[in-house]
Amino acid sequence: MQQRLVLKDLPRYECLVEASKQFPDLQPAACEAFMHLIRAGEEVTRVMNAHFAAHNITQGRFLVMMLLMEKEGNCPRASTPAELADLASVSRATITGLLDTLERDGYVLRRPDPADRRQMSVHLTIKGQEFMHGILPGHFRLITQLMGNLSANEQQTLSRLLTKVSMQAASLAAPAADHPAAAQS
Amino acid sequence: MQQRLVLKDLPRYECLVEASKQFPDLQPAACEAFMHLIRAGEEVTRVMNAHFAAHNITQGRFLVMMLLMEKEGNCPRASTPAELADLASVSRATITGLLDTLERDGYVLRRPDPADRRQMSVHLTIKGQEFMHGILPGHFRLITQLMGNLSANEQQTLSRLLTKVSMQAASLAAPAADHPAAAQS
DNA sequence: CAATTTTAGTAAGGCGGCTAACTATCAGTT
DNA sequence: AACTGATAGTTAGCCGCCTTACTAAAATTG
Repeated sequence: MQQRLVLKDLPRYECLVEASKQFPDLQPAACEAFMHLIRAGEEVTRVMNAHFAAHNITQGRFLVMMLLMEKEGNCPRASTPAELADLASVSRATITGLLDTLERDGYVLRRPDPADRRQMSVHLTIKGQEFMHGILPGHFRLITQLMGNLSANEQQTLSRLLTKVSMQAASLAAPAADHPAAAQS
Repeated sequence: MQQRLVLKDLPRYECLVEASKQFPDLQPAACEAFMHLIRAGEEVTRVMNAHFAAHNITQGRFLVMMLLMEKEGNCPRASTPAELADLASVSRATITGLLDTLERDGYVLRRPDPADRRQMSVHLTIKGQEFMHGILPGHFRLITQLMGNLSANEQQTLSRLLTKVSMQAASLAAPAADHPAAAQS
């Protein structure tokens, strides 16, 4: 399963203060929060990936199947490769590869759309649905365990702070017109 | 640059409440915090990766060079492939590949260790050092911008909460003796 | 001192992402 | 109706991670 390099031990705050003398744009508290985010994100991802590996699935395939699954309420849902690519923020080529292996393994089925022959409809097979029902209880239990060191208040605070970070990241990723400073790098 | 699938729009809280009726171990607040963590981590990573791509480097190579770089204070530092693998939490084979391309591009140099012929010493070249000094100001500036939507207090709160999440993830990833429940999945 | 175990680094092959380019199809325009 | 532009999905090749297995070297054991 593909991991990313992540620091095992983060630099101490004193290191960041020291480095900020040489790099005036380095704010130690911001940098520390950033490194914690990257590391926590990677460590949590690795725990989840170990669970996926135990079920012989990858995180990408799991998310595709999750998006294809029928769910109560107005949850994110897709039924074409283009929709999957859009909702999962990856390229259509990536989705083709994931659907190739999911179809090979019998979890999904692709069918040409008679109304628009450019498109394919994608559905979970019975096998795929049963697989999801088998993995989801443990999946959600693991998430609860992962976040279990935080109180409910802390979980909500974390969500709120991370929403702010996501919004900022999205705006920095937006076209240069929104952020001339970003374009200058 | 390799990205991971990440939900463009997270399910609303009501979806999680609905799903928790079917999956009793699903705690909506925990699940929401988890999804925010995964998404914020991926979005922030993508912004950083765009910066790396603009400098024709990848996040993995950058971290390797960062670990090789001489720094003031007691910052994480490595000088052999095994140390790099350990501090970056990846396999030694992965580090070999990264050093292969870094050496090809003239950023690092590997030399056999005369005292222990199993080992290689790895150093940044002058070109590697200059590259790092060229990229680091913009790197730290971008981190400051990414976290710039948060007050200093919020940055510290985020660090504290993520530290708790990391500790929990690390303990869940530990051998089964520490967590019989984890071993049961 | 010899045998065994451990460590270090690499090679090979696989997987899952990317980009670029392609074909086929549909939508819009003239 | 023909042409042009946009959309959908796929293919090919590349890159960066993995695991497994290997060789070489050092450490440990008896």
